[in-house]
Amino acid sequence: MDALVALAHETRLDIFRMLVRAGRDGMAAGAVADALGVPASTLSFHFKELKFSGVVKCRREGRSLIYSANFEAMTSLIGFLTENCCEGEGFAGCGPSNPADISSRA
Amino acid sequence: MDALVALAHETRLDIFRMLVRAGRDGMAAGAVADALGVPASTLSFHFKELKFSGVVKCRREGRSLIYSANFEAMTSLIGFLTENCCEGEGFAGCGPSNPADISSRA
DNA sequence: TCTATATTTCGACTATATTAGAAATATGGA
DNA sequence: TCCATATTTCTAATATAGTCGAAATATAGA
Repeated sequence: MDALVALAHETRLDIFRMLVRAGRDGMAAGAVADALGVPASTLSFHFKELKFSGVVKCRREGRSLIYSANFEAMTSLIGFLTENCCEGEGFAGCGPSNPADISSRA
Repeated sequence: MDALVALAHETRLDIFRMLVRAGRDGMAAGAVADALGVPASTLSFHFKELKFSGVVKCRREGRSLIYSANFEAMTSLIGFLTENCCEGEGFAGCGPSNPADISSRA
């Protein structure tokens, strides 16, 4: 639920997407700020939300704080949504248990 | 994104869950209101959001409006999140398609 | 048509989220 | 130690979202 709220915001979703693309290495807060053209303090506010909800992690490297996407939180969010989608009898067999269905539908 | 915003609210998520459980038949707006103890006008506001974002559908049956979960919107939301989780090189092969990778990566 | 039921829309209010400048904190290097 | 860089926290303002009573709309049946 926290993860859902965290990602349900344009800027935060942009941040998250950027971090996903950056992969394991992540990105410094300032680099994200530059890339998105968002003031540092605003960005920091959003990082806090993302970190609190668990969808990103953060490590220090010298003067920089490096943020990166937390893959596991994402997986459990998707699992959460899948459960909420599938527990009704009417929808038996839905969801990403069969990943081929996802890509073909999208 | 709209679906994400729609579901990122306690009451709306409760409504959605209830509708998922109700299956294809759905539930009348009033029945949901009674079950959740939420005033009709408040509920109507949330139904509007859910309907706009596509995660629920609505049909009239006599005097009642019957809401039901929209399975396909849910699938495409999960697909959307899966894409946003997997497009980075660092996370190749991630997501619920191959859960074994999750634990081994940590 | 009149009345009851089901739900939405309106309107005013409250609550929460977001924004961004300025000041504070943390780190690294001269 | 002093300075520059990187980022956060603070603070105050604005913006957006949520709430719910009352009035409006839609439908069914007598």
